Amino acid sequence: MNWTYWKPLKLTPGFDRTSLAETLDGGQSFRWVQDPADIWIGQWSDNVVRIRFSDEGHLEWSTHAELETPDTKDHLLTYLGADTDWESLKDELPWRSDPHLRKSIEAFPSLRILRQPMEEALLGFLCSATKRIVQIKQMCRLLAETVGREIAPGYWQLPTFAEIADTDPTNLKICLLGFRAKYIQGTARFLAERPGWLAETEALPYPEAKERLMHLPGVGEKVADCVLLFGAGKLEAFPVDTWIIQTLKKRYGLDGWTNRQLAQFGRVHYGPAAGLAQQLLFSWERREKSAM
DNA sequence: AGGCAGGTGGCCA
DNA sequence: TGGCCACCTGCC
Repeated sequence: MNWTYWKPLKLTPGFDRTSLAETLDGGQSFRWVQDPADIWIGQWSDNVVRIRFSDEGHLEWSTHAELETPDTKDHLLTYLGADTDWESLKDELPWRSDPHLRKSIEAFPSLRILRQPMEEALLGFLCSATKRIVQIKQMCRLLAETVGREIAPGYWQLPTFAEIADTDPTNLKICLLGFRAKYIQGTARFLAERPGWLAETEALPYPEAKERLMHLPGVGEKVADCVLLFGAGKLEAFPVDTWIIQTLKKRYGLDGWTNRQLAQFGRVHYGPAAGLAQQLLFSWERREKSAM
């Protein structure tokens, strides 16, 4: 394999190992794998990038040599949210008065929200309905290898919706999508007829963008919020999934509240960076459960 | 071995 | 609005 030399990657705040793993492989993106040497290998758009900690504990990156451009590092920094002040956002969360939030920040002190290509986030979360992360990753990998383009030996890019709209439906069948296939195909056909529709949606304020996304088949409130949070930098998006429902009911004593009420509680209690709070609590709750 | 899974859409009261 | 159910099928 032909990789560029390792180069330092400076981020503020710096990653600890746990937060890095949770950020890359905790259900925001489904395109990162960890090799036996604890090196993370990830893909988005036409990027193939590696991240590791050096022996001295410093974060380093390298890229597939055939795909390197002068902008690769900038693309990586953007993807990792380097243009966002995470320390300030974290500090603005109500952790001083909220022990659950405080514990999740202690567990994942440098967790970030990724800034993925919106189209890839949409595809990933269209796959996500009632599936575990490992299975969503499997579907994405199969979609890339079956419908996507091989951009370097052994590395396939996730298909665009235009490519999905053009592919034979039997190709989707072998990607283990189940009932999600008809949503993905429906969304692909809708978008194929409307070039620029997603980019326009990304540029809208959060409420309008969410309303628009929910016209797509297979996109309800939860998927729309995930796409806007992880694929458009809308940090006020607050995805209400089974985990956060469980957390809010159990930890905050909100048994009997409807999902709509829980969503409202989240927006009010956590504020403009509710999405960051959601991901912190999601990660914490998931780890607590797996430790039991 | 069989129930469950980062939901959505449709239908009923 | 709120609740219930079908939807596919690979994995733990």
